[in-house]
Amino acid sequence: MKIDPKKPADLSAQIAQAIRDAIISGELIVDERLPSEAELSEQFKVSRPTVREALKRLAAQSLIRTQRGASGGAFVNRLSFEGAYSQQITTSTLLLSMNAVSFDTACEARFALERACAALSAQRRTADQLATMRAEVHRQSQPGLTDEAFCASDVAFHRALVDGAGNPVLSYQLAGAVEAMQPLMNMITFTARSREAIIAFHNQIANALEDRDSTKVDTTLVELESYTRQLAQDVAQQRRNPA
Amino acid sequence: MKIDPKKPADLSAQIAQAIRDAIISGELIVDERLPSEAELSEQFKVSRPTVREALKRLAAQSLIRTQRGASGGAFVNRLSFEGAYSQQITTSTLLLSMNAVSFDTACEARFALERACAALSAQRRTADQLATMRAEVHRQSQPGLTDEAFCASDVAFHRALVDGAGNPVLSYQLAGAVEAMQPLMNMITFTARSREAIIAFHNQIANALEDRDSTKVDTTLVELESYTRQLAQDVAQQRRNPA
DNA sequence: GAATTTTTATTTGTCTGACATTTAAAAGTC
DNA sequence: GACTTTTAAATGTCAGACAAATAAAAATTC
Repeated sequence: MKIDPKKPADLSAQIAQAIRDAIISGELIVDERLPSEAELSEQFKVSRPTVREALKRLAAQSLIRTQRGASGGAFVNRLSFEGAYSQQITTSTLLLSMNAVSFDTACEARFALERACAALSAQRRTADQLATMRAEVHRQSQPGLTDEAFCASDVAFHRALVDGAGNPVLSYQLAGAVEAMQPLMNMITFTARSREAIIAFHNQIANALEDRDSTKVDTTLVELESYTRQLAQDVAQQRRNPA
Repeated sequence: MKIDPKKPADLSAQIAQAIRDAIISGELIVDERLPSEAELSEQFKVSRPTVREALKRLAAQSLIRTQRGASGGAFVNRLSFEGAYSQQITTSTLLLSMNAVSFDTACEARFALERACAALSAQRRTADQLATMRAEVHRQSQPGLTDEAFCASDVAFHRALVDGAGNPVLSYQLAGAVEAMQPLMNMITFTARSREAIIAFHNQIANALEDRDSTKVDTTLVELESYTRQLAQDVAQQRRNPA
């Protein structure tokens, strides 16, 4: 684990990369304690603040965690799905909010992914997951539900659908796609009219999953996608030209 | 943009979060310059090293970039797909290498995703992308190709297929799945025998895409998936019990 | 007056040294 | 032996300083 002494700038970035490489290569294993900041600063021949900046970079990527006190220090993190989720969500949200990605593109990706899950979910979904979906649909039909609550329930419904596939990697990737679309989705669920339609779609999906009818799930998701994209277009139109 | 003065620990994390929120909410826009470190330390009532640690956290997520000199400072980054890619790859690689995810799970996710792309790719793939795929298949059939080169070409082939869908979000998500599987994929392509089979699959896929036959692409990918999983199982078996 | 060079001010990058806080282990006490 | 106190080690934070890069302003030269 060494750094290039020729490039004087960005020492902390170089040190972070060196440690990162050591973690990825398996040189440092999960839960292993890194040398203390004082030792690292000796090892890399830099000051402690520089080492700390490097460690904070790694902490920002959830690669390490730190503990204070005797026998404390920086430890290699077991990258949890939770941590990966939140990173994925932050990244996806930024990609969309900075207009690097259009809503249509995100929507297409999201439904393509969800349809991929649906096929597996029709095979594997548990009774419990189906019950969750039913419960969410029921909640959605409650009058007086706020847009935020409706939207959250919507997300929970689709998450249960995706979790039914029993593949955490897919769940994780979909989380990013769905979360990134939330702001506009909130706008979409504003009218009671569209809520009814969305609930109808959800019921169809739940029924199809109960029957383990993957084809029916797929066609319904296709319909829901085109409906969603239409609504998003209408909302965008209305914002440009509020009649 | 404020921080809670009650929680004394992890000031840099709080400051990073405050700035991150400001970026996500749009309070700080792309290419906008943040206050100087000195100003930020005044504003948040902390020392400059603490501010710097916060900024390094954000830099690690590619949320900001810094420039030295007069009229330098920290600027909000336009989160590029490139940056998002590399983050996604790092995260996915770690998830797999730390055994949080099995190869089978990653493989299933990868092919589910790829099949989702394939349907779109059959519609939209350009002649150029098809040519890329043909060229890669041709390279793969060259004798004397190293495993690394074969594997890189394999990745390039599938990337061209996925890029054919014309959806950068899907391309980005698949990148993570594929890259994470690389180490084992390298083991798999070791024998000339499996190379031949893989090339045959690739040819089938390319032909089907040329004909814009999405069904054929799909069935071939299903076959390739089960073949890949079988090989991975064999490799794992062999490593446990090298006869 | 225009082009070039020099100076200057600003900002990040790094270092030194210090103190505060947390925490586990060691030492002491009953 | 169980409990309390002390101690040492580690991270968290601070203050102040200098180095290096860089753009704008000032001075110089033609």
